Amino acid sequence: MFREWTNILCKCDLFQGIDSDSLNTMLSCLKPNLKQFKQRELIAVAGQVFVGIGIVASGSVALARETYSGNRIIIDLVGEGGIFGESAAFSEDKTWPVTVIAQEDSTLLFLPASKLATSCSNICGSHNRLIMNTLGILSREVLSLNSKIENLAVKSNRGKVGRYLIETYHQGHLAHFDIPMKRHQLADFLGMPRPSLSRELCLMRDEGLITFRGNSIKLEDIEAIEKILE
Amino acid sequence: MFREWTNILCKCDLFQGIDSDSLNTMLSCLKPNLKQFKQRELIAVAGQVFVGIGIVASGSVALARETYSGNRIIIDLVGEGGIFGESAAFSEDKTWPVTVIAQEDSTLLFLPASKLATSCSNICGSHNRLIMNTLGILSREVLSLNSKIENLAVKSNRGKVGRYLIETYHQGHLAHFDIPMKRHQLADFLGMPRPSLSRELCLMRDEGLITFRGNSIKLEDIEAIEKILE
DNA sequence: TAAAAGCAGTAACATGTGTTACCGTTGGTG
DNA sequence: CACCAACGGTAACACATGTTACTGCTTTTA
Repeated sequence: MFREWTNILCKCDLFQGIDSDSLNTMLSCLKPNLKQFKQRELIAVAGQVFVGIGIVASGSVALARETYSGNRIIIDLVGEGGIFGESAAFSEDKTWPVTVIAQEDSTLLFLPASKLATSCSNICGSHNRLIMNTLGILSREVLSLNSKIENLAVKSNRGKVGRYLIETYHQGHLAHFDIPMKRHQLADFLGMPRPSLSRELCLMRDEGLITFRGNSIKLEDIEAIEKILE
Repeated sequence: MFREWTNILCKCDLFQGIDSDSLNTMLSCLKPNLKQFKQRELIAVAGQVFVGIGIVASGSVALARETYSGNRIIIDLVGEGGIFGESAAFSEDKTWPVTVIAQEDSTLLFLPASKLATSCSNICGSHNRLIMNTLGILSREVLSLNSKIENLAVKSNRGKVGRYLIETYHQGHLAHFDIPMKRHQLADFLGMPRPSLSRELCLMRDEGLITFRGNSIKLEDIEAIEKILE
């Protein structure tokens, strides 16, 4: 019944270490919900009733928060094999903690939270493994959020931009890379207005720290950029 | 052996739903490490090797992060029965994600991470419950961090202060309450310089929104404060 | 009790940053 | 082709905020 998805789900952190057969058994036990979404369609809105953990079978989604003033801050991008809503599944408050938007046309699987929380009575030995996987995922998420807090704690715009550049650089070990977002998205991500981002990028370019064309950016003086972050 | 602590540990989220006897059996299995700390003593430093989940048996500790510029931002305060380091216990990177400082003279128990991650072979039936408790704790932590991110995402100082006041108000349902921190700590907590915090508090006082004396503060016009957050 | 240290309010000042508006470029569409 | 929307760079300006320094008050310590 879910055979067509098992090869994608196998790559998913949630099902790490569970073989294809066990996975199939589990799925018929967990009874996931299959749903399609168009680009930019709202998948869930923060505060609405929570249905279950979402798994991105195809496409990608963005997790965002809305500030009181209506600004939308992108928390994270989730691609194929990624999951979202795992934090709501095991807490008392059964509402979506974030707003979820389809970045492109996407296919999603929803695992009912109730099925995950209770150890099931069926022959489903991998359930324990699923729980331990979830522990790891949540732990990593906590750490990642801590790092995000470090990001937001940076006060100056130059610091924010510099930090983003250096972190991206360290991920790929390449001084020349593409920014996977539009300017206004990056601005949201860094928590600043778009013109301010542009201004800062151009200043850094004028000072010889970077060069850029469109989304393609090159770090010209990495040491100098790192010096900003001290 | 750990009898003297069971009444405190029972209140701890980690051991919720585990009776005193089972708890004692578990403790002799988990072999926690008992340590004493003086006020302001460093308990752990971000990046150092992680030993295990910490439980506050008496006293209280502060969790903090250091920015590049050396500023210390208080993430959270953990009191008696509270735990810290739970996120590091189940992730690959075995280092402290935060810096921990004793707020006052404190007694701490450390549960070795390795003992938690592996299901133990002893007669320790409550271990499963322990795992599920941890899931709940981590979930709540993720949600709380998300809320913290919402806090930091607020740009204006007035917004930060207003938000803090309203949230504290909603927790206790009292318009008159005490701030459990010194000014410079609250300033750190809200991510702004201390003089700016003072300035904002005084402005809000002059505008009739609040009155305060020392750490005792009273919300005089709650609606007006909430209007700030829109 | 006096000295020292910590704490909090205040003021003056420079500046980083949000705001707004405008313009050129690009790419899709009738 | 012409129009329109989306995107991104630029500039001017006001103002919120960081910075610094000084003050008086309280608490600690010798």
